[in-house]
Amino acid sequence: MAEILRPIGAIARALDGISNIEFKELELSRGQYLYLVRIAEQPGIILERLAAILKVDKTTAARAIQKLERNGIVERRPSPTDKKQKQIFMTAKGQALYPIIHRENTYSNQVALQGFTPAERDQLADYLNRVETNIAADWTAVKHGHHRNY
Amino acid sequence: MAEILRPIGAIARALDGISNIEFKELELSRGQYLYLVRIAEQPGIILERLAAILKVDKTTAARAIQKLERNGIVERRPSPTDKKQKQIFMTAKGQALYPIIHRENTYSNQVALQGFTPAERDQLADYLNRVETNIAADWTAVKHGHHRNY
DNA sequence: TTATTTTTGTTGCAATTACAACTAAAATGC
DNA sequence: GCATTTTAGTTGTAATTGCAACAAAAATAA
Repeated sequence: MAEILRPIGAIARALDGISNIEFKELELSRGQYLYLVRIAEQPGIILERLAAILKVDKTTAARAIQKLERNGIVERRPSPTDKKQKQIFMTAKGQALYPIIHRENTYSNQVALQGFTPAERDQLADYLNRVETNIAADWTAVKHGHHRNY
Repeated sequence: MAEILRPIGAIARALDGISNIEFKELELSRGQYLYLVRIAEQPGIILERLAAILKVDKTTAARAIQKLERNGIVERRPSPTDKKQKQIFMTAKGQALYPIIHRENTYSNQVALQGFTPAERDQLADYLNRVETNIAADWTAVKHGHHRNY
C-alpha cells in the first residue's frame, strides 16, 4: 500500500526547519511563528483550542504563548463569559510580524508546489485535509491515554 | 492558491505524537523510532545521510544514535573505506523492535488513508514525493546559510 | 442543592532539538 | 607535491517539548 507517513514527516521537518532559521531575524524562537499566525487570524482564541488545531501538547503551547506575551507580541485577557479561559490577542508589535511570516509561508508553499497544475494543487490540498480529519480523532484519543489495537 | 503547509505540519505532529506515546512501552524516547527504522532498512548507513533523509540537524541525529547505541539497539563500526565515516547497524535487540514499529506505522498509515480509493492513495503518495523533492534543495541551502529571496 | 466530572490553565521535571564551534580525514585545486 | 576546501562526526550551550501532577472554574449528575 502507498506510504505517506515518511514524506509527510520529512516535508514538515524541512519546512519547519527553514521557517525557524528564517524567522530568527524577527527574534522569534523555534515554533513561535506557528502560534503567531493562528492568533493573528483568530483573535481571542484560547490555549486549548490553539493546541488542538496545531496538534501540540497544551503545555507546549502554554509556554510558547507565555514567551510571546513576555516579548510583547501577544496579550491575554480573561474571557468575559468564562473565568477559566484566557483569550489571546495580538499586540501592535505582533501585528507587524504577521505579514512577514505570511509572505514566507506563501513562498515556501509555492516552492513546495512547483510543477503542480492548479488542479493538482487543489486536489493535494483536499487530500491533506481528508488525512488530517482521519488522524485527528486518533491523536486526541491516544493523547488522552487511549490504547489503539492493531 | 491552495495551502498545504498547515495540514502537512498538523498531520506530521499528530502522527509523531501518537508514535512517541505508543513506543514508550518499547523504552524508546521521542523521535528514536524514526532513526531505528531507517537503519534497519539501510544497514551501514552513515550519520550525515540519515540526517539528510530525515531532514533533521546532524547533531540531533548524532545524539539520537548515541543514545540508541548506549541502549544496545544499534552499533557503529568504522567504515573500511573511509576513516571519517562510521557505519551504523542494528543489534539483535534492535532487529526485534523493527517489526513492532513497522506494524504501528502501517496502522497509522491505514487510518490516515481511510476513505481513499487505491488510485487516490497512489496519487497522494506521488504528490508527496514530488513536494519532498521540491523542498529538499531549499532545506539544504537554508541549512547551509543561504538566504532565500522572496 | 450538592457531588462528581470535565474544561482550562499552570508548574516541575527530564528529555530532545539544534546553532556554534571544533576536530580529523578525504577530496579538490594549483 | 602541498594548500585549501569539503565531508563526517563530536561537544558546549541554550532553548523548546511534553508527560505528570496539580489548581480553579464550569458543566453535568444525582
